[in-house]
Amino acid sequence: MTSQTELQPAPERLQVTTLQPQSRATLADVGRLAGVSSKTVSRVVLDSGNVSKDTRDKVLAAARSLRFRPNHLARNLRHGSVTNTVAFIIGDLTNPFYFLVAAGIERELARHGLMMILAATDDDPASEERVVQNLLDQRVRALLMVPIAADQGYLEGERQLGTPVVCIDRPARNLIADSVVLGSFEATAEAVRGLIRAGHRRIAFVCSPAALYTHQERLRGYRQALREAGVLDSSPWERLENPGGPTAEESVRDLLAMSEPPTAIIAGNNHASLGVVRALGNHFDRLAFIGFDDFELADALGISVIAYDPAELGRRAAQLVIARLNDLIGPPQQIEIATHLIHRGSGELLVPRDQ
Amino acid sequence: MTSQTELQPAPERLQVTTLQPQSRATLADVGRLAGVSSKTVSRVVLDSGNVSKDTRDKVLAAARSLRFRPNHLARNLRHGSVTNTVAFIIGDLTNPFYFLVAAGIERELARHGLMMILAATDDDPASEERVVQNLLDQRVRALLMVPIAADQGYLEGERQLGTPVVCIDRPARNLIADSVVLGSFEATAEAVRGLIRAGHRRIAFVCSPAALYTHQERLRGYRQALREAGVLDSSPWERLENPGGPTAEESVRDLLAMSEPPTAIIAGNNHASLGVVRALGNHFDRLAFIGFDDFELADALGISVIAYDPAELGRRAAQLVIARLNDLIGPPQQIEIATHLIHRGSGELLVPRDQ
DNA sequence: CTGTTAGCGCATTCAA
DNA sequence: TTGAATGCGCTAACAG
Repeated sequence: MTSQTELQPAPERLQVTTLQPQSRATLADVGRLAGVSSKTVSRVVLDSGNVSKDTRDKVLAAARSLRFRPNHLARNLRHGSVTNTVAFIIGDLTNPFYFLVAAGIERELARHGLMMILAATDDDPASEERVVQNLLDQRVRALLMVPIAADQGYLEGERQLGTPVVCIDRPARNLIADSVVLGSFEATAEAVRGLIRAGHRRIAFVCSPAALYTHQERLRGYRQALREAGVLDSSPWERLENPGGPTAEESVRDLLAMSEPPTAIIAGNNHASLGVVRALGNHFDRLAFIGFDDFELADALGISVIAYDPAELGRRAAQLVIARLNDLIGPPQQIEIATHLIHRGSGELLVPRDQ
Repeated sequence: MTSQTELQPAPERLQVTTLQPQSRATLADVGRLAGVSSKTVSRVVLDSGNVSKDTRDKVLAAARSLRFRPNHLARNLRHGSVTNTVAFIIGDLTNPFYFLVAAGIERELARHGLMMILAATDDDPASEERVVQNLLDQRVRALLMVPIAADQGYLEGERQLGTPVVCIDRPARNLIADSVVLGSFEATAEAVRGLIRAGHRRIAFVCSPAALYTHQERLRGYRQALREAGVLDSSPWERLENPGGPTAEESVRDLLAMSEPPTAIIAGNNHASLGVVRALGNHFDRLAFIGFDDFELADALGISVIAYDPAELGRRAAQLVIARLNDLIGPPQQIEIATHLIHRGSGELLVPRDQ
């Protein structure tokens, strides 16, 4: 990649042929109509005092008749060129989980007069830096991101310029940044311990993609609980698939066909849970089942899950951004969102009699 | 509301105390270092020719060493003050349907160097205008919206200024604007006709909220098909609830408890479908069931649905925006997205023998 | 091939 | 209480 390419801004494929049949009124236009200077209009619009009631009324009348609207761009250019927007960068826009996170972010940002730009990397680690750079060129005020690239070190310069970066769901690598994550390790370990207390020993773990931080954490928790119970080798029941490999559904069918099939199963994320449901069909009593992430209809189907509020993830992350924007000082924070096990039946099944 | 309030921009609660420890390099900075004028740097950055290879290399080296990044804000201020952002305004951010639409929009916009700002009105018609005005003050380039207010006439002035407005899922009122909608009427009528051919006559329709354009269209289609079959009064089986009223699940339970219960049911949207599933429990063979909107696990549960691609809705809407941005001429368009009935079993149940 | 001038819309500094 | 000058970062239009 040449530095030329580095410098290229977002491809400006749209010509600015917006030949506006009419143009927007400016402070000067309003001032002309009201017979005052643009600065006086500015004072009225900003309500920054020192304007006589008389002038004020004249200006407001003129502003209304011209349909004047302040130009935030120009306003912000004046003080250091920032917008009122914060970016949220996700890998896969179609995952309902991130949508709920985005909803939490949007709500919190809106409370503080900030808007959310949603951007996607299409789960392509290589595109993360490009997307981020593009957003920074648009002068977003802060970055919220679910890191996907192996390394976020490229953001170090930006951080020094004062742009807050908050990572969601996974911590950043090679970058000092705040993050908001789940207690995946402990939550999974605790769920598995429950299964063990119910008598299970052959407990499977299904999840994909294997490489994700969260999935690795959950795998660690799963192994930890099994180790505590004396099960030292769980590898026969671990199915962490990679993109292109078998689906969760296929993995479960495969597990069920074993000569010594598992008596319980943990799904590492919502996607894997759906695979389990599909594989089990109507035979939910065939084995105990706990999924990580709540999902639509899990209640109706009686499926126990490790749940938490995705919107809370977003809300907390947005709060961190706002705190940083108001005061850059302070060490990076790592916030952990609480999870809790919802008992709906599937996770409470005991080991079948004949085992 | 005083005009003062009208003029107030988004509450600027954040102080710009971003005391940047270091500041961003500008064209002039790069020029100084490279020993050329800022205009020459601009030419290099824009790759607009007329720069000797020698100068070019010097400039690129300087730009890189200063970590120069072009300021799109200033650039755009120069040509009429617009950003590279397009707003998508939704009522309820947590509805997975709109999320998929948003994904389609984001993808299409990104292909053209535009970014998507996602904004929510929290299903409050009164907040629509405020949210829109705020976005316009930030100079978004176009508006994509799921209209919720009773009237979009307040956008007329903006339209004349050349800002494209594209409505999604429902047409605008009192405003000339493009729209992308579903063929709700015909799709529902056709689904009901199928049930009638299978012998059904007592067919219920469950949906909420009642007031929505799409839901009214679907109701019309439902009634039309019944009328064709000689069922002139379907009111006993129509359950269009309003916010605060019974849930879809409750409506279905109520229907099932009738002395002459329906033998088939149409759910007017994905939310109503979930209610039906919950109410039916495991007794999916109790009546025929077709839902409008596909939903997660509908395949696993064997539920027939009227399906379409939500991302396609977004994609087409974004394409309209881009077309308008490039050429404002042409009459408003109304695009209809195709729907198709997916047969999964639940919609193919015949009328029970004893009826 | 390169530089100068000017101005986008606004708000800060300083004067009146 | 009001206004004039200035500059934010960038790029058209016009020199040279």
